[in-house]
Amino acid sequence: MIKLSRLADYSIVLMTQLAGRPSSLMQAPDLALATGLPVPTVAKTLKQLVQAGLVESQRGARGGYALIRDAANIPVTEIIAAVDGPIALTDCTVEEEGVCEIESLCPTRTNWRRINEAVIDALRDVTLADMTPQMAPFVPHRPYEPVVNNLAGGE
Amino acid sequence: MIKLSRLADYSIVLMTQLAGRPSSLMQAPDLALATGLPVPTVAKTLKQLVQAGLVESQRGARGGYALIRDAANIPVTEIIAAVDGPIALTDCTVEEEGVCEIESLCPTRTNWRRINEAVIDALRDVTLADMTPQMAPFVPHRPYEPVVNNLAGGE
DNA sequence: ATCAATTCAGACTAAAACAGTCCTCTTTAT
DNA sequence: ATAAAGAGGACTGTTTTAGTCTGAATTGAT
Repeated sequence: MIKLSRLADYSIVLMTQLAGRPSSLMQAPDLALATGLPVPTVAKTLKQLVQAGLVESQRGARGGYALIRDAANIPVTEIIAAVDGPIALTDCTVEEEGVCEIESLCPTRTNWRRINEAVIDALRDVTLADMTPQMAPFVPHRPYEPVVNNLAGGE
Repeated sequence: MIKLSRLADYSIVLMTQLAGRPSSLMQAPDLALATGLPVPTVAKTLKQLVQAGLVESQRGARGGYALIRDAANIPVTEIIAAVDGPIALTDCTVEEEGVCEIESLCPTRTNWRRINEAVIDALRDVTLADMTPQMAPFVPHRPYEPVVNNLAGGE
């Protein structure tokens, strides 16, 4: 399936939300409300985005999160890499030589590199701004407290 | 990490072996020997490739496996799909509408489709023949019986 | 200065996906 | 008839991933 991890998917959604309100700080509960994701998961994801340097955080009372760069300057690859690690279809595209045990039997290493590059190129052309069309009209700023978990929880 | 499953990786290696000897049948133990993979794993992988219509099998004594099509006509996407299922970065690129719970909050569905297409295109241009440079000089045809498991087993 | 609100950091648990193995049945050449 | 090979499926153990929780640090407001 080669799929993105769910957290990586969430991170795109969260970044999209932040991109929609470039000037203001958004708090974790707000983002959870806006996206329908559970609060702890939102917090966890934001944490990784902060560490990756994509999002800045303001601690303390009335804190929150905001994008550091403009959405048009954030390739989705960077968001994915922040949560899932480097984009690599196989280990041999990322590791140093010598770690692959069947290296001598595997004539395809350089080809994998090539394929990997192609995938990364395909993704690099898409920025967060591309993923953020016309944003949702508004985001409720903690209008009521309950966490709306059932939006994302079902199967 | 967005990585390929290990089985998908194996399947490429095995197909590469088969591509190197287009005229003859290769048996599972031979392929295991040639690749350094355990025999049961090889058998399991081949099974899937047969079901996908990429490999033909000859049952009974002196049976074995061979490619059906020419290596140049087999895109790696097809091999991967045979083992890992369809290539899709997110569920929304593969499922029908309505299954995504946050669909109404997710303005990125069409963009995911676009990204997905780009990735598939990047992969589709690479065929098995591209992954099979000059093949290994020979494959021992069951010269001695022990399974050389330690080639692939290490860490 | 104190308090409340908020992020930060990391540990922990539960669930799902995956890899790998084994057993039995069917098919085919000798 | 027998032996050799693949087919099919069940099963187990491991790894990865998702998600939750607790406590500490930071900051604005009073």
